[in-house]
Amino acid sequence: MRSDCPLNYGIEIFGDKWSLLIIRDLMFFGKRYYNEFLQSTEGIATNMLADRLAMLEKEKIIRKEKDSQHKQKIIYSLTEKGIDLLPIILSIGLWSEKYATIELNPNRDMILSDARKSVPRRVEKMKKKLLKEHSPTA
Amino acid sequence: MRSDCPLNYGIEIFGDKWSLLIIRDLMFFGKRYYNEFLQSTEGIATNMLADRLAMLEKEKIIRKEKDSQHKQKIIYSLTEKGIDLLPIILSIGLWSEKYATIELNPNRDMILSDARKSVPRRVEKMKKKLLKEHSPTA
DNA sequence: TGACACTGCTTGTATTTTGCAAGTGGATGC
DNA sequence: GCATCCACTTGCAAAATACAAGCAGTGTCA
Repeated sequence: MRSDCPLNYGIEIFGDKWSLLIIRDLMFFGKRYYNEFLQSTEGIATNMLADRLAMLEKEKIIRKEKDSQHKQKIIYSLTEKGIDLLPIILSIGLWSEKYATIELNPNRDMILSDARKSVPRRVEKMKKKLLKEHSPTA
Repeated sequence: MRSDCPLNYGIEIFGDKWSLLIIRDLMFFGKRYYNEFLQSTEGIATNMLADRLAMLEKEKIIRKEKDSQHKQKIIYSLTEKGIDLLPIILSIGLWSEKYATIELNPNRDMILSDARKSVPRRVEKMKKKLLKEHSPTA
């Protein structure tokens, strides 16, 4: 680690171009499988994805389980530590919505609209829902 | 741009290992000069710093002015677009405070303590203060 | 039982980004 | 008028990323 600054700590863990996008896919789009992450429009390379998933698991931001139905499949889900990235993701979204100089996807607006007014209470509600969705061996 | 997702938009602009640290130095530590940014404990290289400052100015997150007293000096300050990164920075700090596995700098706690309880109102107050500090030709 | 396809990866290599050290040109100080 | 400060720039090595191909384990169907 380069310093003991809390901001730097977060940046060193998820401050790359891919980690938060993987979290987003888990959080808002119900993605759970390796192949699903690969198909996101940003186009992550397969070795990068493998690398980030391993890192996020090591940091206990996501967890990895075998799919009991299909033995070759692996299910990824968020831990509470991962779910608590929600306020960060929403605040980045709200900033972009305010300042983006390109046209943003209007569907994503619906996700942000929940956060737009009173952030903390809405975030609490969303967190509870996510905790249910991402409970182990769901 | 890789996609029209609001989260991705933010990541593509300030989602590297240095940009938010520069913003932090402007926001909380009153740094205004090139040399001051160089001296931060994370140790940014001078070419990286020059590159990021140029990018942040191009994105209108910071502004660049000549110091009227010392003509060789250049003053950097935040625009409102830059000041509005505050909720993002605070939410990263709060997450780190909750989950960091290393010992964090306790001085930074004081910055976060403002945000800890009721985020939006505190953020509004901090934003107003920053707008004054970073008004052009201050 | 064997051929084929799907799954989550790994491996190899080209390209890009970053990091480090040294240097540059225009003030400023004495 | 010479050294020093300031905001950079340049050159090169090292690391991270992107792209393409391959591979082992499982499932599917004949």
